[in-house]
Amino acid sequence: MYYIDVILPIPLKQAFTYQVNKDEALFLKKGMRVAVPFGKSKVYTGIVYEIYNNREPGYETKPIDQILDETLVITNIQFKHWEWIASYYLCTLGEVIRAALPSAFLLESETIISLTKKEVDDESIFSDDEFLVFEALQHQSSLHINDIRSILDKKNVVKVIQSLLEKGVIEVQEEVYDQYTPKMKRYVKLVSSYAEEEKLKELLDSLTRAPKQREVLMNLFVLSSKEKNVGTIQLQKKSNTTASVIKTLLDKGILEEYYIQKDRVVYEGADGEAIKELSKAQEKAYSEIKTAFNEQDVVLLHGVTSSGKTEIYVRLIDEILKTGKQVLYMLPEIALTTQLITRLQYYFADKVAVYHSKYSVNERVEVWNNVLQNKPKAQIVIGARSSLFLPFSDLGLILVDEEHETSFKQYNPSPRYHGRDAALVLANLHNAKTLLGSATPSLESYYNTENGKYGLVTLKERYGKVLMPEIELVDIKEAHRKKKMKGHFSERLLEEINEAIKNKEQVILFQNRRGFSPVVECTTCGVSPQCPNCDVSLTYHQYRKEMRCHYCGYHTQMLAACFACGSETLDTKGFGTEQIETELKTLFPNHVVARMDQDTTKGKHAYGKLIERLENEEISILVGTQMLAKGLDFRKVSLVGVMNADNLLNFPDFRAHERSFQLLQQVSGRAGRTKKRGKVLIQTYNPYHQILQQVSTNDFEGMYKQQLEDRYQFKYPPFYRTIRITCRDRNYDKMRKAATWFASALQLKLGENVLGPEAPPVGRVRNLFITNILIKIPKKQSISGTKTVIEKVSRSFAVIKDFSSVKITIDIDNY
DNA sequence: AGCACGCCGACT
DNA sequence: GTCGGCGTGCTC
Repeated sequence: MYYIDVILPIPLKQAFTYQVNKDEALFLKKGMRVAVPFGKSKVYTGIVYEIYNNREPGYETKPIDQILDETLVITNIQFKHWEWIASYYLCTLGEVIRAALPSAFLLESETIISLTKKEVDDESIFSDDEFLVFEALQHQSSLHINDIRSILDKKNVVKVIQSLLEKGVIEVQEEVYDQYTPKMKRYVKLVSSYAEEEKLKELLDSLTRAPKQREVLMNLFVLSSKEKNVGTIQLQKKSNTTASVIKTLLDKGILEEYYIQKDRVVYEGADGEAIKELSKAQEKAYSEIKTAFNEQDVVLLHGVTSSGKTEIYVRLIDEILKTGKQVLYMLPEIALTTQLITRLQYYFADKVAVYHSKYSVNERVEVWNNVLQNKPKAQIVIGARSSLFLPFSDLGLILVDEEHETSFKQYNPSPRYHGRDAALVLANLHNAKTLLGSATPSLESYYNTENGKYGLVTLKERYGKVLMPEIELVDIKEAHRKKKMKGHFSERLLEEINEAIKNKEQVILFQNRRGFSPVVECTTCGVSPQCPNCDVSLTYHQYRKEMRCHYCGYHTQMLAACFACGSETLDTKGFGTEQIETELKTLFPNHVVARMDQDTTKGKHAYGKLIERLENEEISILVGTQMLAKGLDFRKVSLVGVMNADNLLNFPDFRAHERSFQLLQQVSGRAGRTKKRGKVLIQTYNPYHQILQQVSTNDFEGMYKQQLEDRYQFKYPPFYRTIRITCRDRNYDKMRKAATWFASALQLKLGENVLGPEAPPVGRVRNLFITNILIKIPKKQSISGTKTVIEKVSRSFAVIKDFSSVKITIDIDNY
């Protein structure tokens, strides 16, 4: 008997053993997919992990359902990489697989219900619901569970199905289906019997009274002289006719149709263009990178905003491609990359593939297969962090652009991995080089260049020698005192906005909060409406006249009167993007004002449309959140205004200052990207704040030194590593007890480096109470040893009955 | 993670 | 009296 160990895409540590026959055992390889029965009725897709015949498992085994692959879909390097992720981030291999494989590779099982007999002697044996199902099955041979749910209009239909089963009227089976469907394109051609000239002439003559059909045929001849295959739609358009005319020709047996499988992901632009000459500064940086790569595997490119980092990347990519190796270009958020994709396609045409979670399942499978087979059309992959799970066969270079971005870190669901860090490991497995790029590197990466782990290349000059924008801090404390503010606008800011729009230039305003106003407060009794599920105040959103919770999505109509005291004195405190937009519309009624935040970019194309409108200069003033800071390249923006820098700086996180610096620098970078020097105005209550001073003088090094000292002092990265353990439960006391138990168990081994449990700023989300335990790991302490301690404590914790409902999450490098 | 089994409150 | 809530335990 042969056995295989299978990894299932579920958060369970163990592999599961199934039996296979000899042929199957010889055919299967580690990394192939199999469909296996699991539990009472489920079928899962599992990944073969080990094949053997000498070991008898000490338990009953089931046979596998079927083999799903003919060839490997997962490479050995991928397995190694995934195992590293699982062990480093303390999660199961199953969880990594779930995150890594496109969902189309993970088959779903569905229960199918069908009738065993068409007629029943006595229909009175049925209850009403049962009869409805029975009747529905008379018309349709089989139904899914979900169909029955909608027929009966209720959620719990198991009872009905069970009862019908007992009566022997129906049977159920699990159907596994492949989610991937190749895209087929329909083509038409002339039936071969008309190939001879004579027959053809006859045919055309017979169609004199059907001019439309004749026209279609004539067009078909024209098109097929140019192309091998003529698509139905193409023909229809060219002949300016309807589908029915073509259908008639098909029905008459004059034309015949055929299908060809087509890639969904096609690039239809021109061929690649020659690569632009680099400027002197770029050229220098480029050769420095090359030199550094001789010594080191990782290089950090610190290039100020608008310094033309992309052109340098393009040169590097081009060089790698010539060696036949693959390139992975990672970005923090793919939604913001349309500009980049266009730019790369400009040079590399159809060699560029894009991969991210917003792609349809089918598109992702196609990219996966292209990468696996090292096809030319997937030599360069642009993607968000999930793209590092692709089956690269020969990776030569990984680019991690905007390296400092925190969105490279995944938090939910597990695996909680950092895209940049996992990329470094992947590059290492492929013996590839990694280039980290940023205008504002993270402290950790910069520190690594100082201690010699990474090479460092600096690019201080903007492309085209454009000057860095002039940054001015505007004291709004003073302005408030003198009552010189118009809403949230200082006189200075209004002055500059007026100036800019007078010159037909565009303005970007940055406000780090969405919604109209964060809190609603009754001015009579001071009460503000809270979310029923979370410990936060509801946020007022004007455009829908409702209050929303940003944590759980709860929303309710805006109240007319205070729910506590009944007074109609509800006021809004604080301000968000929406309110700024409203104020702008009154201040500049003759100019187009637009807003960019999560609310206005929800739809699939909403974001792109906004960008397009901005590029076409349909918008004069754009208000937005963080989103604005990332990688957008606008030519006509001369002024950037930051509405309030203080709420950034006062964020309760050890990186608040670093992040404020990064964000303000990035936002400033949007100003004046062409000849004219841009201007940035930062409104603040505290213009003497060190970070703001450093931002205004562009002093990255000063900020770095200062922050590093603070980090050392307060035992934070890069000097200490941190791990955060979170306990969540509906019951506050239980959660509290569990967290205390967990923390003290850790303290026994790790001592004073265990902090907490401490409640986070928002102590309850979706009706779950939360506390955090923070573990700090000094440089000299082994990380893997620390993790062993955590795993041990977790295991002891898991067997305590009282705590069984408490959810524990472990977040390694929670920054 | 699902999913079934098993024990206690609000309804016909 | 039942329906349905979710605590508990198991999955090769």
